[in-house]
Amino acid sequence: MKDQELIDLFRENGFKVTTQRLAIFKYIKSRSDHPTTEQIYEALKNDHPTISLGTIYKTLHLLKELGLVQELGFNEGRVRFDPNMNLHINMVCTKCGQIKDYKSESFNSHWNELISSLDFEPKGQRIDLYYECEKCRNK
Amino acid sequence: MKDQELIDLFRENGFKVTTQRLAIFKYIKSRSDHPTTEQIYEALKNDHPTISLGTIYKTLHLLKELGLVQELGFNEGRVRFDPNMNLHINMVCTKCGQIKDYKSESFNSHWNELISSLDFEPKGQRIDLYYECEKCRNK
DNA sequence: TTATTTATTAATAATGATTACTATTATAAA
DNA sequence: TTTATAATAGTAATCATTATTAATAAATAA
Repeated sequence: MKDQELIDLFRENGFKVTTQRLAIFKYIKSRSDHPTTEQIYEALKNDHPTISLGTIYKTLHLLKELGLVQELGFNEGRVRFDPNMNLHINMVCTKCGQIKDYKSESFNSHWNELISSLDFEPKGQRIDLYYECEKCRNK
Repeated sequence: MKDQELIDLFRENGFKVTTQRLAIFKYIKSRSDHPTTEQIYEALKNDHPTISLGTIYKTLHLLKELGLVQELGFNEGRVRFDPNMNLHINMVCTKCGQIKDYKSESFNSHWNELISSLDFEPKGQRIDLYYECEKCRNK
């Protein structure tokens, strides 16, 4: 998604365009590990010295309303926001909690078959696979 | 799982058998909606007037260690414990947050195929499907 | 069966993520 | 520009979860 598209989307929905909103969206889009709010805050602090955690939370919920991110609760006592709205797998390390996206064509075709075999039509999905990441395996 | 099996499992692992532990496990096993800690507390208060939230948390984590439940974070800012360790889908209502288990044979066979097409072997999975539950649809 | 040891519980305080509140500031419309 | 209003920053409040500790109950040994 281009900057201009996001700007238009904000305006169409009656929301103001602010540098904070653009920066937050751009940052999480650049990552595939679904950073926590704290991590987003740390990452943006340099370029935006006055940004606050409250703004980050508010913006992420706004992006969720607009359908640009998905909110995912993990059992680490906090929530992360996933900007990947396409079908994909969240690979979660059971040792360190690290998360990364995984995507494969064969998975998608299997999944679509699987969904059509159900007796209702889901609006979306969340798929986590648990494994032990390389770092933890080498310890 | 029978009471005696659970009792043996506690003892084998060096944990004491307490009425609280048995009651908590029995209660979540009896439900398919993964009650919150607060709900478990409310449900057990009558029969166990002095039970505390701390004990419920501790017990649930113990059951997790023993592989009897799975901890699932949801984006309602809290965690739930799922006693269904078999392959299944968590159906999550996007309106009210209600959760219920869904199981189908055809899903399982599709899923197994899907897993074997991946280039790694996951240790477990979590599958949520989003939909609008009947109650919310009729509003 | 009773005494002893030790884990567990209950109650409360502490922590940490998230939300609420409000004066100030920045955006967008006139 | 000026004006109206939404958004931000900073802080306080809230809520889920964890830590702490004295009292209690379960398991072991006598």
